[in-house]
Amino acid sequence: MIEVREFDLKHTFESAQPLTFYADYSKEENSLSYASGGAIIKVSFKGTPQKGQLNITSNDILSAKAEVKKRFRLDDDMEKIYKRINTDVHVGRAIDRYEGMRLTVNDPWETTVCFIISQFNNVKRIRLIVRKIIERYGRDIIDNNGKVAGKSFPKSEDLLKVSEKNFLACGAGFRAKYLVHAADYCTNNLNLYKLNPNNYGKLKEELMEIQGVGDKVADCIALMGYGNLNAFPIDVHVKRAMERLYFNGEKKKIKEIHEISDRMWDAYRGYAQQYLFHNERTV
DNA sequence: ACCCAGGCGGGCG
DNA sequence: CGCCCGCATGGG
Repeated sequence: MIEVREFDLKHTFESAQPLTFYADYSKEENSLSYASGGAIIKVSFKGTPQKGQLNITSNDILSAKAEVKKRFRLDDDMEKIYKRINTDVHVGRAIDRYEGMRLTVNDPWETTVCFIISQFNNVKRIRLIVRKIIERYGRDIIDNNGKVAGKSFPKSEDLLKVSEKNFLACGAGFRAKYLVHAADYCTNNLNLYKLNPNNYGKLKEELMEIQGVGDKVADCIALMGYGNLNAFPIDVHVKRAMERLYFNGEKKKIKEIHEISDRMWDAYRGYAQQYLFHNERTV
């Protein structure tokens, strides 16, 4: 059990994080089950967004607590972060509505695959495609009774044998060719686990060597795969919200939106983005 | 039928 | 460089 402040499991899950989480959230229990490496982890939350308890069960309970801490950024000082990003009534309202919503930190390779699939797509279908890839190509997770308890996300080398046609069969569409390249490139050329999470510029540059990873997807990977809060992914929702809220509804270029987000939220803009994103998608 | 979705790469001016 | 277009697929 972990005592948590400024935490909300529902908002976190519903804000499309991570895309690997499919229908594993239970509203009745306020709980979420997911696979991480060889572990199946279930977290259930009791309390309010201000103060509550997180209960963890797992077949690998020793490492599960640290995993949950990292995954849900439990060490973040949310009061400080809210203070820093609460620059105006727009972010302020989003914080009020989704208080406790966290960014998540996920496996870099898993995040890369998910966000390659995300382009020109919608959350529901992204999660469906990801789910199919896990079911078909993931590794079995064995519980303490020796039974198969689930599937873990396939490593890049596990996907080397998967053809463009196979990915098409999972529903990946025109992104299938990017996935074939990414599996090869991240196995043989770019070790995602050796990149420096803290060097935002260089990290993004290296991620964009992967075909199918451009400015926006690289920002998503930097943010949700490496936990770099300098990233400000600008998708259609965030672009729309920013233009409406900060540019009087005028169409702006991505570059201009990056510039204003840099100025407004500096090194915490990743959190501002997530609140604006979720607010735009739900209200 | 038509529009949209956590964009990107390639081609052209 | 910047701009524009096509792209697989399924749900509303």
